[in-house]
Amino acid sequence: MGITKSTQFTKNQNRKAELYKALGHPARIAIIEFVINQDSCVCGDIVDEIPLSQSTISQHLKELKKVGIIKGDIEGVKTCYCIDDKVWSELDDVSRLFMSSYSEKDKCC
Amino acid sequence: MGITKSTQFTKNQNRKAELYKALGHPARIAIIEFVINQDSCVCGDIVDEIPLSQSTISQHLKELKKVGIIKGDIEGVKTCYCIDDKVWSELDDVSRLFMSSYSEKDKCC
DNA sequence: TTATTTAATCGTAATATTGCGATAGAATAA
DNA sequence: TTATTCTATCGCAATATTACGATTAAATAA
Repeated sequence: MGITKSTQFTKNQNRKAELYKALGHPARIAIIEFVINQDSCVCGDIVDEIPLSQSTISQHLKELKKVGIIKGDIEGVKTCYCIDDKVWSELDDVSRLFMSSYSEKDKCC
Repeated sequence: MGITKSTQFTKNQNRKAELYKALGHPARIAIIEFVINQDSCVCGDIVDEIPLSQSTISQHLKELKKVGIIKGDIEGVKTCYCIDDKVWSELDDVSRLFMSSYSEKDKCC
């Protein structure tokens, strides 16, 4: 198959998985780290930084944009990508909640 | 292709992506939530809870075990799955660090 | 012993992902 | 205008993922 049975799960579970899935590739982690650490967030600079082809990076950017983690700003011929505050904050909330839902004393085996 | 060029990225980036990728499926989120919220963590109970076949769930458990998030304890004919404290704590650290590496004032566009 | 229960694994099919080169389109420069 | 620059998208190939039924293997029960 290769198709995920999303209908079987809650909205919350699906969204959580979707966000984490977007982070589930080293190139996308590298892109996010670069965008955060640089003043520049121009697409071309990302392409120079990350050892993958321009088309591949464009695709990864698209995926990150799809879940909302980054947003693209067309500035003339260039596109500037940056973190979307709202979704980054959502991701922070989701992660904190998820991580804190377990504590070592819950251990059952 | 479909193959990830891991060699191009840092150990840290690859590990981060690997952990998030494991969380990037609603069934695996549901499994983790179930294991955390129930006293029971027996495989059969997970199969009863989650609307996917036994073999599919077994595969998801295998993936979670691969990155270390859960560990399985064979108890006679049953297997008890639970969170691996060390990896859960790693995930917590990784997430906190990653999330806090960006703050709204970094915005460049 | 033989049956049953439990969970892992195998085999298979369908779909998704990753990656690249080529191309297209839009904005700017010459 | 024409050329150039920049990025998105298309088309393709290779690999990965998801899902299921069937089977296997191991432990326990009858």
